Amino acid sequence: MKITAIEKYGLRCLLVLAKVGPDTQLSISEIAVKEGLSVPYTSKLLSILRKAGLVQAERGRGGGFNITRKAADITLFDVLTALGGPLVEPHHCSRYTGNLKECIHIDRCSVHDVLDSLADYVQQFLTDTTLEDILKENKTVYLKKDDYKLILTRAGVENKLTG
Amino acid sequence: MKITAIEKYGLRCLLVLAKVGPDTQLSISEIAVKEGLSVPYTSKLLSILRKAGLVQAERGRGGGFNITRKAADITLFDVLTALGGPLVEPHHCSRYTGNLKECIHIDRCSVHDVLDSLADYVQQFLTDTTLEDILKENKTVYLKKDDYKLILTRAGVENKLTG
DNA sequence: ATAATACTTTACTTTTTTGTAAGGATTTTA
DNA sequence: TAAAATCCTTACAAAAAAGTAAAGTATTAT
Repeated sequence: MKITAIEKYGLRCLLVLAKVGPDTQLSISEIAVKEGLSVPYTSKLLSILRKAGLVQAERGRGGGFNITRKAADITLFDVLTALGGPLVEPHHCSRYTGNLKECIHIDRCSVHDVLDSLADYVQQFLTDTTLEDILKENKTVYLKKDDYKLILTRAGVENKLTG
Repeated sequence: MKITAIEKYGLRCLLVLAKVGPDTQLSISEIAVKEGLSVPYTSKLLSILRKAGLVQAERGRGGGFNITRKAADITLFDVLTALGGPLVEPHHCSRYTGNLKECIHIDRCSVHDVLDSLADYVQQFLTDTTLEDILKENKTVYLKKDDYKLILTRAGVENKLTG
């Protein structure tokens, strides 16, 4: 489980466009220079972002790319999903079947369950974090399990929260 | 950002050993059959787990693998780190430098900052989840941001918690 | 001792991902 | 209408990851 190169570089390219806002266009080569990437590679990354609807392109002389929404309206989840797909494949158990036709745990897969929980958990962070947060270096504060237990106890709130 | 095949299959092999406990040995071929994997591949996965100290091997007739600690004492973080390394490379910015010698954002990299935060956040889930939790299908409940904000407000607790 | 069992290591092949190259299509400007 | 600028598409090359194969080493039972 790693952040891939395409995810990181793609995010960086999009942040360049987020910084200048939806009303400003930049060309591929401008973005490439800003990020220290090759023009063809930058082109590929922007193409992925365009197909996901995060940026728009205009061709011809004077053309370029602009971000389609403002930074506060794009989450890290939107970006990473566009660039790298979901953390857990939707049909994970039918894809990773080892040597067999079907996953040997197809009936009840505790591994798949826990990975799905992890994916949900990660998604919460990603959807809570917008490009604006990244540009402004806002850090979202998450509560550690022990902290909230303590607070709930102190506050006399019963600890029966849904996940 | 994806769970890799090695991470998933490696976890499954370790769970087989976790289920029978530290005092029971199973051979590679027994594990391979249980998980529907090839013997050589299973062998490779167990070798990785052994080098990480999560399982022990005994050679020769009657040999096999056993888990070194009981399920409650091994976390998902231990397992996934052994099989796939860290989510964010420690020297991420010096590795992903595009075409340049150094990352163009080396002085102050907001992307790296947010990815580090994500890694910390993920690590919390992974260290909170043990192999026993997976075997028993315990689900750890995490509080959503909006939920705890509401509770804190109701309880009159000031919302200044450290991450 | 020797054969059988079972792990270990190294190297190789296949597949996937990353990154590049080249020609094509579109728009603007003169 | 032609040239210049710019994005678009497809195919290819290189690198990394996944998975296999084969020969080696250690242990036990006979």
